[in-house]
Amino acid sequence: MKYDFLNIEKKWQKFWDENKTFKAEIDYNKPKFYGLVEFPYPSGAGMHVGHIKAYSGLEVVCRKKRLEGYNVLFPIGFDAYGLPTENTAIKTGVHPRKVTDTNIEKFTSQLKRVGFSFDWDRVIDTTEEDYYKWTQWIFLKMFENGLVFRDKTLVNYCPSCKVVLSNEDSQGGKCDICHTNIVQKTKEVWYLRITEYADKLLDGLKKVDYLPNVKLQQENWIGRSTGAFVNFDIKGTDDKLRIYTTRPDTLYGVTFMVIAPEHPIIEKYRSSITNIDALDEYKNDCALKSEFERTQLVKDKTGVKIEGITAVNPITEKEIPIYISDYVMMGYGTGAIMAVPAHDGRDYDFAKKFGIDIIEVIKGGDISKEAYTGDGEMVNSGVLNGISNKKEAIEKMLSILEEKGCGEKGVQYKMKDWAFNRQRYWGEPIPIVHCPKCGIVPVPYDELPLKLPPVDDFRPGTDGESPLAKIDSFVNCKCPKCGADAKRETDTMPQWAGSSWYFLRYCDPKNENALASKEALEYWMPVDWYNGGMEHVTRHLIYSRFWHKFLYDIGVVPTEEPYIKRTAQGLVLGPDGVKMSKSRGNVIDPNDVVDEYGADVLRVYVLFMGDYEQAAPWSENSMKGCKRFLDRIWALQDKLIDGDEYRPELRANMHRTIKKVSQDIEEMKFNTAVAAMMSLLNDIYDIGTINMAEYRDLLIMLNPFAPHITEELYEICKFGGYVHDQEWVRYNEEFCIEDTIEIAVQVNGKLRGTVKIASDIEKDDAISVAKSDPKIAEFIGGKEIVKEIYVPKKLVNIVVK
RNA sequence: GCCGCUGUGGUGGAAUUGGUAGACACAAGGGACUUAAAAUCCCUCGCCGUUAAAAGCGUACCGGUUCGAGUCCGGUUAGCGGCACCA
Repeated sequence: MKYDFLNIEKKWQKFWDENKTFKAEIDYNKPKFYGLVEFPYPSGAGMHVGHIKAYSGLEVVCRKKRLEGYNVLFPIGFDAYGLPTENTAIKTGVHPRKVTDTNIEKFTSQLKRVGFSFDWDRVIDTTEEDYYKWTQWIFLKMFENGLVFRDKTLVNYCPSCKVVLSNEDSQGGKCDICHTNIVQKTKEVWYLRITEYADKLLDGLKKVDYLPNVKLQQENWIGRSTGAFVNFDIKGTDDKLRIYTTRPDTLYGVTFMVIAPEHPIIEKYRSSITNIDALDEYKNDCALKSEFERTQLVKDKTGVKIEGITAVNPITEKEIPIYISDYVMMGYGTGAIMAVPAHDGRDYDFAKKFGIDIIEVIKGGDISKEAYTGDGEMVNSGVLNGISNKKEAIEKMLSILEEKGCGEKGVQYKMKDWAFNRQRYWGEPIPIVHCPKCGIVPVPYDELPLKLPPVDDFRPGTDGESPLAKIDSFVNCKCPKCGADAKRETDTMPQWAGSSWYFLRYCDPKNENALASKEALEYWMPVDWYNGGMEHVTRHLIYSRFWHKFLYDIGVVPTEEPYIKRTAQGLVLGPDGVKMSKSRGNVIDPNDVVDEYGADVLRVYVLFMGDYEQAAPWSENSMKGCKRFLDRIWALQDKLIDGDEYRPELRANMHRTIKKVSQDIEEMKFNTAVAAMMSLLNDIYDIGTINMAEYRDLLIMLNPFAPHITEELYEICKFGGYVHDQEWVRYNEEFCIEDTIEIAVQVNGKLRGTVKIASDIEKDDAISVAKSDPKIAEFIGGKEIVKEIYVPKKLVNIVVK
């Protein structure tokens, strides 16, 4: 019989759909498994083979868990708010609502064509009112708890998208959406106080099972450092210049100070500064520099000395000059530093350029050539002299500072508060009212959702205003507190808002009274296994952990961490080994593959193509190998014979394969799981026949990878029932081992032959069998045996002299 | 610059705690079937040797530990990823 994959796949997809085969049960007594994949952003381009790979991993895990008797939640949804859709809408003139609906429809049909076992009754769309109602609700809870604030500071701004971006969205100085170089602008924006959770986000990493580099990237992003705040007197005033340093032990080496161009001290002492024009000019120059220019000029330090005010080193009581330079940022620490040129590369470059003294306080380097940043004995440092333990020196200095009252221990983070508003239409409206009398007033909970008004003109305003600002009926409202005429906030939330809690909604997606019921959350949370891309580690993954931890703190969710385990799939590269992109023309469309080879081949191939976590290039030839594999599985039905237990010649092989496949799936080693089944299949072909028991179990084992063909064969062979209703195959360790095995025999560590022995043989017997092998006898003949090593079931090594 | 990861055939990649390097697959070559092609089936396939063997060499490079190293340690080199004037 021909393997008509197109009709077979259609048939089973229809069956699963109509029977809701993969619906998660609402039976809170069964053991649960919550497998989560990152829900897609429904772009116009449709699904990418990368999506297929990303979902196929947990798809296999979840199908196996179902066969093992777990109540499995494997949901899918759409993260549909955000700039790409809005930009498409602006370009094409089609309303973002329509664009979104079309794209979701497209994605849904594509996902179904691959046969993913999602629970289609729990689909969520972040742009639906009954979903974003709760996004707004969480925002208001954060507001209520002091985690939302407005501030006028320097912000990242994308001139192309015309929006303010968070730090996370402007990594590398480029806009996350359009990759345009971002600029710094002073603007009043909304912030979420994520830095409040910096320590909790760090500590939580110790308790979860994430890939090591996922943890590391988050740790680096949060960037916790410990050090000290030190106050330097501004000479002749009562004012202090406060700095942050991680090296208070080098205070004796401070020869100047540097403040950021935007530092407020300049304004305060305008009248005492004699070169204020030069400072203003420098400040303006800096403001004009793009992020790109600033990073390109790392080596070339610029700055201006402030004439008219100086600082006093609190330890040496020496008077030192103050400079302004853009190598000090207003956004980190206090916007001012103490410069120790002998032991900091940047300070060194600056001092060299401006001819400032360089005082060595740590021995070990040659400060006439470069800054020495290593450890060593303290010198020129008063009471610290002679100490060579850095920790000890820091502790000692800290106690001196505290005693003198001019400094104390401090902690800083690289992570910044989350700039949370976007001047765009296609997002969740921020539920805030600006009242002339009461100020900032939250929209009452019972008025949620605050609906996004359906408008025709959704283009951003020319002056950086949100499109919502043009809609009088939306903007004008009454103050919820005092009833006076007031105006609504017109900015919307960033793209990452809706995805920061979606995994909670899946637990109870239709709930009208809460984001999810307590019972549902108690049962399903935390997510047992979450797979997604590395690109989300310092964005979505950190944001969602933050929201979750907040919800835990206010008693809404039952667990501190949202995800127990986090893994990441590697990219699918183009056939040319380069990242797929439209402009390179190396994009593979999964639809074409499904048409030509079938969904099962596509699924098996994306898992077989290499280490799941590594990037691998697409290879159509290699995929043909997977097609051959499934063709041969199909053809086995003609080699089928009776038999209700494994035949002796295949028994060990069957048990070993079941063991390997079972373990590999848990360890995400899908490629070797498939290889093990291919290997078993080769052995079956060597034997020439397969019996009912063997075929049945092979189909169950293969089912998570290739569900359509296995369902069909299970039915054709009349095993009874459906393969998706069976129990996962079991192995018996005892049967995995053959009675006689081949082991390696080495002489002086070099392989000289192999011998067949009984697998339970004793050491002495194994060695004597090895020695009696003629080849081995030749190698050891006439030599003194120094040592004999026997590794059970592996090898014998005879050491001779 | 800092932090992290990775170097295995022509290719993608396998190799429990150190224990037969190259599983599985692709490509290539040869053969069978066929009028022919596709499909399918069989054989070869790290390098060097050889009629065939044997021996020798081989997991980026150099060195070390060990009976034994792709695996552990030190150094070098190349590539990838993250952050990037973070005080």
